[in-house]
Amino acid sequence: MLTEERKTYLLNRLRHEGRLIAKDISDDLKLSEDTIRRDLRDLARAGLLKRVHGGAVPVARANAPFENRLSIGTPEKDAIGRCAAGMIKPGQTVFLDGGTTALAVARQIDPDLNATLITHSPNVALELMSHERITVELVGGRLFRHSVVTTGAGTLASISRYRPDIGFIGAAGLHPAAGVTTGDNEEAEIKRSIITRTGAAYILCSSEKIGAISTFEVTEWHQIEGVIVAPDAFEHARKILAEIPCEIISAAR
Amino acid sequence: MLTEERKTYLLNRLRHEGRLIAKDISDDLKLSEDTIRRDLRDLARAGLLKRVHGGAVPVARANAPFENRLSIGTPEKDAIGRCAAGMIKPGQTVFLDGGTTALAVARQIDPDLNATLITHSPNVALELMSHERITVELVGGRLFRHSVVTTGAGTLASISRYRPDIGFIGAAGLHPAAGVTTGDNEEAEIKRSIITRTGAAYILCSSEKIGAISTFEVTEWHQIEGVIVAPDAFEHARKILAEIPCEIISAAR
DNA sequence: CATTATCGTGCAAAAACGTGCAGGAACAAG
DNA sequence: CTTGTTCCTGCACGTTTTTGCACGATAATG
Repeated sequence: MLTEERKTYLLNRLRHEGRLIAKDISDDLKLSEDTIRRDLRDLARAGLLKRVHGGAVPVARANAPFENRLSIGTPEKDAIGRCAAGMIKPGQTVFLDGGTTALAVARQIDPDLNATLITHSPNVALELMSHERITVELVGGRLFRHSVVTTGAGTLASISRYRPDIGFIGAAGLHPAAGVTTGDNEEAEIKRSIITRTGAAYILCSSEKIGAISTFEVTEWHQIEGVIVAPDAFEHARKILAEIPCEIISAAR
Repeated sequence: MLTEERKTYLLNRLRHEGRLIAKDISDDLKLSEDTIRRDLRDLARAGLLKRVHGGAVPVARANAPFENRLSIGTPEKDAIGRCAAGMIKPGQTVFLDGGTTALAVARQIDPDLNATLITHSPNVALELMSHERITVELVGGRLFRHSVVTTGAGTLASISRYRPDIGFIGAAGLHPAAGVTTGDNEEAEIKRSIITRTGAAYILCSSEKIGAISTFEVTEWHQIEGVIVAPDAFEHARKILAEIPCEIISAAR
């Protein structure tokens, strides 16, 4: 392995992991720690990272510990996520759907919360890796690429064994007459199954979903406990969804 | 071979492999290192590559040779990954364990391969998101934080429904007398289950595992088809594991 | 305050490097 | 055909770079 090659490796790894530990690198690359430290010193002198005791960290950007933190997360979804996450009480069992809004919920869960979380989204599961006190049950099945969740008969069968206290469900459309709809039939099946099994099903509703109708019906309104919507879209949602028999919750900041 | 011809060869090889090592080129072309170095110097002066101690690297980082070069992965694990990934034939069903070495396998799988891949690692599943023609079956269960895989009774029950053609299994220790061992009993259970169900079970063996013994036995050697080990560690593995009744495969570069 | 891990520096061995030189092939001029 | 020139190549030799280890210094941890 070339020296230059090793240095780019270090920078890549730093970008992915948010930090570098000299000892770990030395083990992985089977080189002495001295060599790694020399590299880190060079890179630090070039201003490409910041040398710290034990390894190195990104040069200044304290805001981005992990790369996927940067990727998604709009203020609107963050608000919905914070609201939903706040509804989870210690000891409860929660189902969390896939999709970016559900991921926003996972991101807002208290790191010390003691709960059980069921999901069919590998992304959601990985997001909760650092929450030591949360038991994560990942529902298996065939991976459906479009929304990055497992679906199919296996998933349905596995899900039928759970009885969560609360479920947070994503959707593609919320319409007063057409009910809750989504773009894939397999996904609709999963959502339906969860909604009938959970004590209280809440729909995570970002503003573009209000009044929209997608291809496959998930459920009618009477099975839904509430709809969580960002404050900015609250009035709009209240007007469009005036007739539905469930609570419309404003995700107050 | 003409000088110009050789220079094009060097540039092609650089583009393909992402780096050049003077010694390797000299061996492959059966020319002295001096000649190669002279070529590299010329090409560097022409701005077509960047000369570094030991060989050369691409001139700009903009020209990304392969995406997987950018991702993190040590040379050793990359080699094992490439070898294992190359053993998968179109149409086959493969089980892939969790852990960093298994992830390296996933990274090396041909993007156009048509196959079914079963895994209990969310990370491995996500790595294959872009492989359109691979059916990914994610095995559900309780997420085990230490190694980021699902384990437990649910996982075991789900796994018992599969009959993969090949299985690639990670381990913490490979010892001639103690067999294959790992650090967690639940994981051992899963690995054992796969090994008995698969047509051919291969152990992914990075060098520090050779001769090591961990806490829980996974299986004895007669159930294993082969052990995949990086070229550098091949002789060592052959010596330590001389008596075991399975093939030791060198992950040729 | 004591213990442990990490760090920086000097040093020596090994690998890679650059340069000068000589042999040999290709080629043009005589 | 012979001679002189040019270019390519490999070898020898001294130089530079890289790497791992030893040792004292420094920072983290309890």
